[in-house]
Amino acid sequence: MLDIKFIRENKEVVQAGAKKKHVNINIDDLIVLDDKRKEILSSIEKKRAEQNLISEKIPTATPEERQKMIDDMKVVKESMQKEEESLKEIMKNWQDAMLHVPNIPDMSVPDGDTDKDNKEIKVWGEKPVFNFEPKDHVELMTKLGMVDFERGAKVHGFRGYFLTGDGARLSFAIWQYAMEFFGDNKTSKNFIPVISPAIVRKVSLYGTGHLPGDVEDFYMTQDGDALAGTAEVPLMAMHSEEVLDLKSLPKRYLGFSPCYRREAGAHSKDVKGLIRVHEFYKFEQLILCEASHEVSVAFHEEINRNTEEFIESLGIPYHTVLNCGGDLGLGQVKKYDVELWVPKENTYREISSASYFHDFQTRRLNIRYKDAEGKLRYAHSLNCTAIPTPRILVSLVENYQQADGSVKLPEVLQKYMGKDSIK
RNA sequence: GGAUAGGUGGCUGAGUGGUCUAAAGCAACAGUCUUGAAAACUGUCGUCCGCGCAAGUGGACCGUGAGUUCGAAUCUCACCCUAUCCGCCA
Repeated sequence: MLDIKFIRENKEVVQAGAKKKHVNINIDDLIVLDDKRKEILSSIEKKRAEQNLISEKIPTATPEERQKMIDDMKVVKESMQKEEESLKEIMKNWQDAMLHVPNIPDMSVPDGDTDKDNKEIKVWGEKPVFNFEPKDHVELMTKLGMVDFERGAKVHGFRGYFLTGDGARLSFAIWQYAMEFFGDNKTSKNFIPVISPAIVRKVSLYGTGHLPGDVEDFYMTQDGDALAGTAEVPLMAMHSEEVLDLKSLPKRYLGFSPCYRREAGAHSKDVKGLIRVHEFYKFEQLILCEASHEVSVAFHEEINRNTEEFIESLGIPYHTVLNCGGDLGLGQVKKYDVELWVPKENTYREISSASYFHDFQTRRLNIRYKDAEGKLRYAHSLNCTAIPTPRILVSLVENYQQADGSVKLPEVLQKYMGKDSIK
């Protein structure tokens, strides 16, 4: 959510930002609506002031005066009720429009429509060269008894999977390593680990900017709650309606949670394997910091770099892209995706998104802090995937596969697995 | 799922229809006193929106939303949440 005052004063910038994000919205219409809102509100407030004034006098008035005042106020009340009706209607439209105004993308965000237009800004690692015909992760993992898609489909249905044996062990190894890498307070990363709820109320999804949008993307419970697709949602909602202590900022959280995605619009995409599943686990970095663009930018670079470092320590080739305007979410100012090399597909696949939001989310969630002057301000928020499982397994096994169908293990994971390869 | 009690400012807590703008205490901040601190005393002390260069001024907010009334923290209805007990349960 943007500040209506800011929108009014910078309508060209806001309109241009929406255009860059390929969001269809007319800011002029919103401002006309806001004019109407202000006009009626001011009229109601004047009437209410009159009502308050007379109401004070009624108890001490003589019986005749009193009756006259009450009669007068009946008239005021009636006209006020009419105005309140139309205000209610206007406010409904106003709030809906406000929720659809996107945050303004950063100057450095390239133009473009889809992820095809994202700009590669970094390439790391040597792509493996195989002197044999490499297998894809489905075949590799199935043969090694790491995954069972057939029974996954039997039990869960489309996109269902079991991680079995070393598939499960490797997942735990990655989780343990990630905990040590990000969540150990003896390292520089120093995030506070949090196991967060995946069941959230819808208001939390509005808060993060996932709604309004396609409700079809979420699994809903019979109580009207949603299953979150990322720990970003509960972690952001955790401090909603709070005034934080300046000294407690920045808040650095490492969320761990199951993630649920219906993938409603993706039925023909990635139908095989572990790339696109309905249910997975993810470590997520999330930061709440003071309201400063420079501070946000610095943390944004940091959390993205953290993920890059983690991937580098696993020795998997990757590149980082700067997302184009059309590939940004409603609230995002700027986003980097880290994508890992998938040899058999001969392409990079996204495993991480780092974005910052300025006060877009915190304004919706009402997360504030008192600055050094004692003034209340909305905090800034950022988040970045730390590591998603099982998607990470795809690149891991394909890049580390050997001619005999075994998979070598990255050195950093060997101590958790108690061996150096999966056979 | 059942029963009971509740939701008032940063916290505790009074307030059941009109005598102004929600009592009091605690905490916080500033000052006086003090070598310094504590104590004591004095003062300040909510958020959001509108108008105004400003001093200021108008409105809203007592869990949320609706209703009754000239007037609602107070009455009515619905919902949400919390606590305790019972039931069920990994």
